[in-house]
Amino acid sequence: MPNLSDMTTINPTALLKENGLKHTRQRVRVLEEIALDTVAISQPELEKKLGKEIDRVTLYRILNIYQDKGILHRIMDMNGTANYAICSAACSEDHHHDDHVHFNCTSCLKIYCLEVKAPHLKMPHGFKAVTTNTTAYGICEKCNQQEPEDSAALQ
Amino acid sequence: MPNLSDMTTINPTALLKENGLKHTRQRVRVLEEIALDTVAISQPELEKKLGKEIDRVTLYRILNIYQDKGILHRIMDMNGTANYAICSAACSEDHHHDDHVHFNCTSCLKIYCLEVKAPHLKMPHGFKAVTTNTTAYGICEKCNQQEPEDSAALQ
DNA sequence: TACTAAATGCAATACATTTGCAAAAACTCG
DNA sequence: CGAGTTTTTGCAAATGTATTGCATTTAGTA
Repeated sequence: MPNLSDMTTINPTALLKENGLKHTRQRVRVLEEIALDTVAISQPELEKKLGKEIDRVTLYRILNIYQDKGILHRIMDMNGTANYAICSAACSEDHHHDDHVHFNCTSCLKIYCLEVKAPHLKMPHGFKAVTTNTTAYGICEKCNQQEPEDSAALQ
Repeated sequence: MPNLSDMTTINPTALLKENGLKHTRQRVRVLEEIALDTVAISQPELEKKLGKEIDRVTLYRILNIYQDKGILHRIMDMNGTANYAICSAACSEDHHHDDHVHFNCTSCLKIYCLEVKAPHLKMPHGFKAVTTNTTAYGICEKCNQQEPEDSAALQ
């Protein structure tokens, strides 16, 4: 059960209008579900939650359009599965400001968007970086609390 | 054709022995092919090159075992496909020192292992990072040279 | 309210990866 | 060196994630 303090307050209807997207039941539901938690949610998890209301293909299409518009950002986990989280207000179709650090818990597999800003990297001559993706792997706060005496058991 | 200076000199037979792995034709071929270039190679590319000599499933198994042993490291590209590169000598089964920056070219899709060391990140309270993965996306040296006057065409 | 364009659902397909199992190859010990 | 044991390989089938084509439905609008 998500902590209320984690809840990102968004207005799906307004967000859709701002981005020139039609208002549909499915699109609103996806936004509602993703906004429940700041922790990124994977496509399979979303499908598990919404699969009875929304067709799998529709879900993929909505997620893609949201990413294109800069509403969601996509983080690949270590298995190559897409995870999604609400973008900060600064994101737009033209440019994703997805420059914060992600934390991928190797125990519960959740992906957190940390407040830590990704450091600027100096590229070698000839390489022009446009965006940077920084993900730390380890044990998250919750998993550290749950098994303080036996955290080695899982790894 | 790979530049000779890119060629990582490894001894497949010795490497297998060091890691307690049986010496098979397939395992040697995979090491040879990956050592040809410092640029990471994707599973599909490897399969294209080796598919007539090695079964697809065997290739997957070899790549997994090499990653487990710390011989190769795996980098996920933006499509969630696995890419592999030779680990530095410091890597072992117990711990991957995969702390350099990767550069994923959005034009040719190649993944480079840069000499740039990934910066240390300060984690929030309760989060314990074990490894960090930093990938920069942009246009690589070669692609910048190839189309200096019209680099916007592909993106 | 009827029209038009866009979004949805369904079926089929593509692609990466894994699993089960029998056949083949690699170490090893007498 | 050759039989025996174990590991690895190849093939077939299955799983999981994501995309495409097309007919139907729905949203926004005139």
